[in-house]
Amino acid sequence: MALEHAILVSLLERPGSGYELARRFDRSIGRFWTATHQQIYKVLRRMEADGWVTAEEIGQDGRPDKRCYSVAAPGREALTAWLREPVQPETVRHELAVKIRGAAFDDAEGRTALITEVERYRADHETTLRRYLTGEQRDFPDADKLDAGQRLQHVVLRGGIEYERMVLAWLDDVLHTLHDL
Amino acid sequence: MALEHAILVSLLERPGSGYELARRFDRSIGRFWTATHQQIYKVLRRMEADGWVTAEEIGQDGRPDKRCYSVAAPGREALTAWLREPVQPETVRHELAVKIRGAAFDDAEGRTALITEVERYRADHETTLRRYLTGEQRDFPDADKLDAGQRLQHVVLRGGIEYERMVLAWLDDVLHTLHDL
DNA sequence: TGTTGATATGCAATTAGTTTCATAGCAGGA
DNA sequence: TCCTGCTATGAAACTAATTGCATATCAACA
Repeated sequence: MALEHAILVSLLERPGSGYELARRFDRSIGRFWTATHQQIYKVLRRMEADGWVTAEEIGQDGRPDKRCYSVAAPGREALTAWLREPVQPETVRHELAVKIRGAAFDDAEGRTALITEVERYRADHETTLRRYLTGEQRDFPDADKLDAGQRLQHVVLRGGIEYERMVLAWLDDVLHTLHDL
Repeated sequence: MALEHAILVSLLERPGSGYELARRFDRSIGRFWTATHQQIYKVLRRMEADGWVTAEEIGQDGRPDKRCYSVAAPGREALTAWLREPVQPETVRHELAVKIRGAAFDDAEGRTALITEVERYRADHETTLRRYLTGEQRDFPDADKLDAGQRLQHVVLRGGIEYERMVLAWLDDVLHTLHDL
């Protein structure tokens, strides 16, 4: 499992509550490791029980209380140990690719519906790309003045940007192929 | 779930045994939907119980017997229904991206180990790209003479090829970044 | 004759992840 | 005052997926 480790990295970059982590997983880090808030809360409790993180109850006014988590020494050791293990190949669940191949076994109506879905999917990825580019300008304006952590975050973001560009180009290819069928 | 549907597509393209499906999932379709042989056998049994597929026991000489699966009408209907559902966003479990951001919290030794892992990872992706390109030349030599199913398989393969090229370029970026740290 | 490797199938136990539901505070607008 | 929406946390039930076994046939080779 590696959700624990994704959480450790995120909390080392900046401590935060389960809710804040869930939002980060919806944005930056979640593009490489998806997780729902239910899953995050559950794992955080386990990590707390294992002594990997510590929680601090923070009362807020104008908002409900929150539990702010920080990484403890055993968590940091667990992360270091995990970092030295061999990298597992990425696992992908790319439903659209399966549906495109499946379109061979559907009729014209189904293919029209698929084209609409691909267009919606493309619009989503265009939004994601724009969000990445905005975030890049905001967080890494001057490439020379970055510390090690920021450079590593930046290179991962560049991977996300190139991924989105590649997907958009491929979806155009898919749309042409579906139209020419 | 969609493993059922990925199996349906693969079996419609060509009927086969669990073992053969597992090999296909290791190669073409598995790049978009990973699955182990245990998982595939289990799901095939359930699909058979649900009447989605039918099995035929085939005795072979020189080899153990096998159960060859074909898609039945209810399975095909289930596939069509699924094809018309909205496409879910792809879910990714990209361990390497997490480890790269995690490297900010490790020492020089850990970063050296990560560079070695990235190089190995890069070599794996180079192998995958070469296998895709070989497969493309073998299966789609003449782009004009393809039927609808082959064109759809081809466009998905092109996606895989572009993905691998993008990953290789990004990994070079990662290696430069790690060396310059 | 024994070992390796490919083919072929599966169970059992565990872990990971999704889905559904539930609660609660407070802000701002209709 | 009621409704929506954001913040904030979580339990419970279920489904999916992984991990670790286990078995068996047959070919090729030492």
